[in-house]
Amino acid sequence: MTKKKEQMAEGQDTEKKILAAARRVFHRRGFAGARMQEIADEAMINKALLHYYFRSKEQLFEHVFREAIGYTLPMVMQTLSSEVPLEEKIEKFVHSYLDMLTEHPYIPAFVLHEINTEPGRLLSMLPIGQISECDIPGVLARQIDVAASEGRIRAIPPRQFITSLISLCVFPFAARPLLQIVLSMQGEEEFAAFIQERKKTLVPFILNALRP
Amino acid sequence: MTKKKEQMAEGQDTEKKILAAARRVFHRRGFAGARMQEIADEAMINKALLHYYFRSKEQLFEHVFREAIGYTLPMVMQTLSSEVPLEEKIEKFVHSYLDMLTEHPYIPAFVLHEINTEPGRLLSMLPIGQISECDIPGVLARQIDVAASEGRIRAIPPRQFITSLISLCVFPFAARPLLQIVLSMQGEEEFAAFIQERKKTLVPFILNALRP
DNA sequence: ATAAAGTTTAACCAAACAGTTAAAAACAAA
DNA sequence: TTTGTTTTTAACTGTTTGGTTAAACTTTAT
Repeated sequence: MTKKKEQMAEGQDTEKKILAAARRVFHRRGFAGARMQEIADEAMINKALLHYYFRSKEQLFEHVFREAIGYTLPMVMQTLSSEVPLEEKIEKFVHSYLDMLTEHPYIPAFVLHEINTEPGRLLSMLPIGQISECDIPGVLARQIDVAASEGRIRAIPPRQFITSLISLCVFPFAARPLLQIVLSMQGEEEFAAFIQERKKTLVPFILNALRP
Repeated sequence: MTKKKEQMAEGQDTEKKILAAARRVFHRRGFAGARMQEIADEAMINKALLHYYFRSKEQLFEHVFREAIGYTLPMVMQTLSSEVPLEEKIEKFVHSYLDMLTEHPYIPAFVLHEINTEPGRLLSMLPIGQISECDIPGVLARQIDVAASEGRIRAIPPRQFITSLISLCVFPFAARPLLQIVLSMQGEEEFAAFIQERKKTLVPFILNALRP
């Protein structure tokens, strides 16, 4: 039985090696630009074995795409639609989102490109229930209303606020190559430092923006 | 001579038809996903004529890509590095940027994807002189310093401020398909209304964020 | 030892694709 | 009419690509 586990572990190991390679290749090239050969090379196996594990490019891509959406969307939805006080929620959101993106910095550009070239994929992946279930604009609208009537914040259209919150966190990762040029931060570490700095300045920035 | 002009006009007409088609196809599919046949179809000509005007896919793409960069980067650089008072500059930037993006809504996702898959293209397009010439962080750093010492605004790292400014304007266009689902605004007009609303709320949002 | 699953090798197929070619047709200019 | 340019047609080339196949080899489990 321990041996069976090892066998499974071996099999899962190559499967994971393949998925890790596919992730890297799809993330930097997109579906259309990715080559099965490149994925096989990066996983240090051959094309035959690649098709032995995953029947087609489409199937392999779907794994990677679902995974990318899975990393991001549920977290955003849960955090934003939870019943935490608004100010606390903002801080929590910014920190956990920036941390997650630091670990998966290529997800934004990847997802943005794929949902623009094939918006249908998104719709087919998200059962409409999931979205109406956790109604972000609804929850936030109420929180904003309450906080505004208490004089804690200025009123602001919820969808504008949500958009700004996400924009401020995600965009730097999607536009990284551009920002690195315009802001003269070429190195890996310089960008990491920039994101750490952002974690500190963004929360005050947003809270201040909401101040009455 | 009028006839020669007409002939030229004819020639420029098909060239423009081709470029317009190439723009649409490249913008929605990216370089790797675009097909020369699809561009020819969309321009309502045949593939032979396409290669008669533009030798290769690479060449045609470069036109479209340079054009996209040309629409955006110079405007950003000029607006942000100009010597207009900070508050006025913010308003000017948000309005002209959102207006421009409304006319070219597919540029953000297109450019973001291409610079991520081939960062070299950007570097080769921007002679380093152009960037160091109009030193955005430098100019803004001074403006922020002055305004902060006068007590008009809070201090904020210039590169964080620049990033936020751009994020808040560009991201909604790059993430449009996602936002339309999450925020329940499916129609074309609904999104347009959202952007118009954004033009009004974004300036107060940013100015407030900077308030001491 | 034997069977089963995992892995490699190498050749192969069919489709998609960028790009070419040459001849004919359409068109406008002189 | 003649001349030159633009456009079409349609077949074609060469390469890349996703995917397959079959046989051999390796590893692990029983």
